[in-house]
Amino acid sequence: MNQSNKIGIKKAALRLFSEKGYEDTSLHEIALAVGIKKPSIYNHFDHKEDIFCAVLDDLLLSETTEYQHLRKQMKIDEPKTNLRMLFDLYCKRLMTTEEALLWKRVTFFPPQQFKEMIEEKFFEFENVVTEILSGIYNDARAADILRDVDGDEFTASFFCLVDGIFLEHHYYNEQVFRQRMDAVWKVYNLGIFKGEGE
Amino acid sequence: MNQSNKIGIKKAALRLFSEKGYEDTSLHEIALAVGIKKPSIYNHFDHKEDIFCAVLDDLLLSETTEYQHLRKQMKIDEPKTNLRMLFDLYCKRLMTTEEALLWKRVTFFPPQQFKEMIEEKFFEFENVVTEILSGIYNDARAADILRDVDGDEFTASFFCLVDGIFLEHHYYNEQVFRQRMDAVWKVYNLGIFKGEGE
DNA sequence: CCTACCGATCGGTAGG
DNA sequence: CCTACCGATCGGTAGG
Repeated sequence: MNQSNKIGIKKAALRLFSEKGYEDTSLHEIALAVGIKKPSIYNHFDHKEDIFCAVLDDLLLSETTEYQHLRKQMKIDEPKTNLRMLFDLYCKRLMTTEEALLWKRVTFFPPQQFKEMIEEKFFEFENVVTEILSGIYNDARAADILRDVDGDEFTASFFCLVDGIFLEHHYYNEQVFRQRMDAVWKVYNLGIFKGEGE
Repeated sequence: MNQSNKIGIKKAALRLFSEKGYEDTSLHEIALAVGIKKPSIYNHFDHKEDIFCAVLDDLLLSETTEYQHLRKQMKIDEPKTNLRMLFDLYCKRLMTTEEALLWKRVTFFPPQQFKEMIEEKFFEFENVVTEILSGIYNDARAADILRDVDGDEFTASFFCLVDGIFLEHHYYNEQVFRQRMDAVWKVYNLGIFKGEGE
């Protein structure tokens, strides 16, 4: 019973689940990636489903930790900068981590047996980001730099922005994607914040 | 060789592929839904893959037809109304058609063997909508109702808007979704169009 | 940790 | 359009 193999199984499963989905990933493939035989997986997990749950638990912990860490770096008198930092962190993780890919896959098209569990985790994670956004909104409101937009509209439009960005990241090469990111961020800013002379 | 069964197979496949995905739908299930036995499917299609291609061809044809039809209803002197009509058509189809659900699924997580084909269709469909958007942009520019936003930024931000909406339609119930839709549309409008006094 | 194996299900075929 | 069947692969088990 080698604990490093247990970690290896989770690591391989994270990659394969994110690339191909849960149903389309076989235990044989996972075992192959780890360098063991399929039945040896059962030394560490009782069912394929248990691997999925373990991977998702790890994922949610690392994501929330990351965003909580960002929160501590924020300065109360710079809401515009804070919002951009949140946007950048989201985009960066989107483009570089397997975790973000798996997260979007399973929140979007959950394997049937995990639907409820995933939904719970989704709202848990959304609450973490929503709280950060609320803080930024209050700071921006106090500084009187916002247009006529309430807190819910502020939050909803941010989520829609990053959700749209996420989807588009699948389709365009990095150059086109960055152009899109800049264009979209510009319009979002024009919509949220007052202009110079206003 | 009953042609109505061929249509029935495509109809059942559209529903099942959209609900469960391509890999997770068996030919047995499709046959069951049509009321025939699995091998009889092979009277109409040589492979499971051919059913998928036929369903996707039908889908793209009906989508582009729908948007071309909208285009003809637009009035050159009402760019704001036209943009809203485009947004509404998009949202309506998203919430009511199996086609939109399947489209969402396969553009987001294409079955590996169809990846290229789906990408081609994605850009084909995007071009149809981009042309409509360009027309609206030119009309709005001529009417001098736009902020400092160029054609590419106008197009990119609209796509990001509907892509975000597209994704969020999955997470929320209809009531929350409609609230989000309104909030997001409001911020987008504030970003794109000049305010009253400007 | 392995080899050898299980029943169930998959896409697809033979033959009528 | 059907019944009967194919080899391959799935998640999982027995036994060492």
